[in-house]
Amino acid sequence: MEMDGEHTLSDQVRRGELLNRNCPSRDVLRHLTSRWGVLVLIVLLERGHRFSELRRRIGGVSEKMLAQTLQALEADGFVNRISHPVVPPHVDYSLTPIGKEAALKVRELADWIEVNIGRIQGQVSTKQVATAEMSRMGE
Amino acid sequence: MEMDGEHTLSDQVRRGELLNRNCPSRDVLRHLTSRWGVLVLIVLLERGHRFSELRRRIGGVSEKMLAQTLQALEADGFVNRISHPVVPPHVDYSLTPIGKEAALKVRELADWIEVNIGRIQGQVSTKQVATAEMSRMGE
DNA sequence: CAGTATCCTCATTGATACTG
DNA sequence: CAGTATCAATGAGGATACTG
Repeated sequence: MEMDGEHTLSDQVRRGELLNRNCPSRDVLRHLTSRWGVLVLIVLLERGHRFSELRRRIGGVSEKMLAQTLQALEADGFVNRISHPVVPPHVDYSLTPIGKEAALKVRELADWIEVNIGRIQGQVSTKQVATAEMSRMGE
Repeated sequence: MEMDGEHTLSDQVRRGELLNRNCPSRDVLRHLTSRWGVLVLIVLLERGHRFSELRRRIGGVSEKMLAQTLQALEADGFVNRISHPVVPPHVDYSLTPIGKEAALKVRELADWIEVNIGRIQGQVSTKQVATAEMSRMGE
């Protein structure tokens, strides 16, 4: 696959399509950032998994939601579904090349959160004090 | 602020807290990847905005959802809310330092999608063919 | 202007049961 | 095993009206 390096359109490509009500990218974004989609991508980035493996690894996901999430990701071309015609049934899910690219971006965000969760939760809600007395606090 | 470079815990930090049903990071993740949260972060990364400015820039968001989204991001410490006590009311929203870090990750994902949306949508769903005749493909 | 409050609708989610 | 079907509950989301 080609390595174009970092595709950031921060340069000159007009951003803001996403801000448009009917931007098709919004749908893809929602799939990639969906509650279970994020976790599926991260797990599949590690290696291919079977349905029940995914179900066990991703705590709290129901069969229905997992199936639904996988279908959406498959429809977008991010996930490959390989069904082995044996008994009992055996289905493997893995990332497509483009899915791998997307998953890496998603994992970067997830990793950032896990690394910084302490910093995030350690913050004091400056909400009340900010409006009440924001003049005297040393910080 | 410190530049630890890229915080990827891909190294040795145990990943998978997120896979745990009760991981607190999941909540933060959901706020950052929420439908309107993503767009708010991207817009605020550009510069601070007033409530109605955000409302106008983010197509399709309702007052209620925007307010709700901003409150969640503020509670997590990602967004600063500065209320100027004047008439008519004037409130500015901006990113906190930690919010800026998070927003950058979110924007990277969003940018990737916008750049690759053509590649994504141009794909043919290999769904049917995969199950139909996967025996003869070199694999 | 910047919200909050209320009501309402529909999508998402989850438990359970069932099927190929 | 890998789902689908069904039903019930929760939550997201939107329209409108109202307030400081």
